[in-house]
Amino acid sequence: MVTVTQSPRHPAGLAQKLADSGLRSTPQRELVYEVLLTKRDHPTADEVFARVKPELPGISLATVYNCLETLVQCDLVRAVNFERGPTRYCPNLRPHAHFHDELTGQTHDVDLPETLFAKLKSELPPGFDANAVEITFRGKAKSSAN
Amino acid sequence: MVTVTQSPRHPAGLAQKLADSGLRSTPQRELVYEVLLTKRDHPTADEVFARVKPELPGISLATVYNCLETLVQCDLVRAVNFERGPTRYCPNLRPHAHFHDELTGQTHDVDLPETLFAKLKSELPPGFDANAVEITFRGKAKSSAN
DNA sequence: ACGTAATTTGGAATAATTCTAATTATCGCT
DNA sequence: AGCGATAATTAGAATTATTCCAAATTACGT
Repeated sequence: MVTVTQSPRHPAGLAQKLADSGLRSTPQRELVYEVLLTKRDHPTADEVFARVKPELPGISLATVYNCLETLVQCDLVRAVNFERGPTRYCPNLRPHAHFHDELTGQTHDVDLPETLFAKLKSELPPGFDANAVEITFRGKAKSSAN
Repeated sequence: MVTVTQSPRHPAGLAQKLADSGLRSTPQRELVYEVLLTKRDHPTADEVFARVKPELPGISLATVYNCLETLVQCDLVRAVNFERGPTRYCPNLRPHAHFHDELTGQTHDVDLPETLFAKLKSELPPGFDANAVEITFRGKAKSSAN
């Protein structure tokens, strides 16, 4: 009898991408990745820790930091920093901008046309060669947008 | 005989802008602002502290933090945060982007056409109203660009 | 099963920033 | 010029976010 060995909750990508970097897939890494995928509200390491703890009570905060760093290294997750405060983590890998709502403090992903990112890079003075662009908006979002 | 009472190093704007917010102009605030204007390399609070200390040996780090915060509140200086690490300060008030050189770690100001900022805002989905956009490039800058 | 290397863990250490309470400076008024 | 009220500065303690470290655990290939 054959059983499914891979939890359907974890995109096949995880174990593979980790292996590509010579790293192992562990319950901690899987779970940290899963909570990021499940609630994409740009949580901090502390928040990830809180979400992961119930399911894996023995996990330590240090491990959460380690896992997040690992996922960032493997290009499965992006670390986001606007404004002083803890780093936040985002599993959205498409090029996108962030909208920071000044009222609620929430951060929303905003998809922008690929062409705009290209356009921005093309506006750089000669001698500047960008391989990444980060765009952050600040303002107010009407409740509808969530 | 008439003497100049305002140091030419301090833009007239400082005392005025502070007053506009009901705040006083102090030697500490003047000096902190001056070092930001003098060397526009996006220093951290610690670096500002180090630059200010020789001229005003009694100044405390807490005061540097206070002054920087005050200047930000008065719209004389912008606080900049990319990547985890200390907040950096920038006296350039024109709308501009930042280019973060991955080799040297230096940050350069990059002027972009006003229209681009407008364009970006116009690309936001309905319900999002941005009053500020921050753009950060990452990559390599040829030595010429400084 | 066994040895090796990767991973996790808890706690200590560090870095950045904020807070607090006491002192000092400044302003307006007389 | 002096006084009182308020603002600003100061030193150090406290807090927050993150990293470091050494020991214990786990997983992998043979």
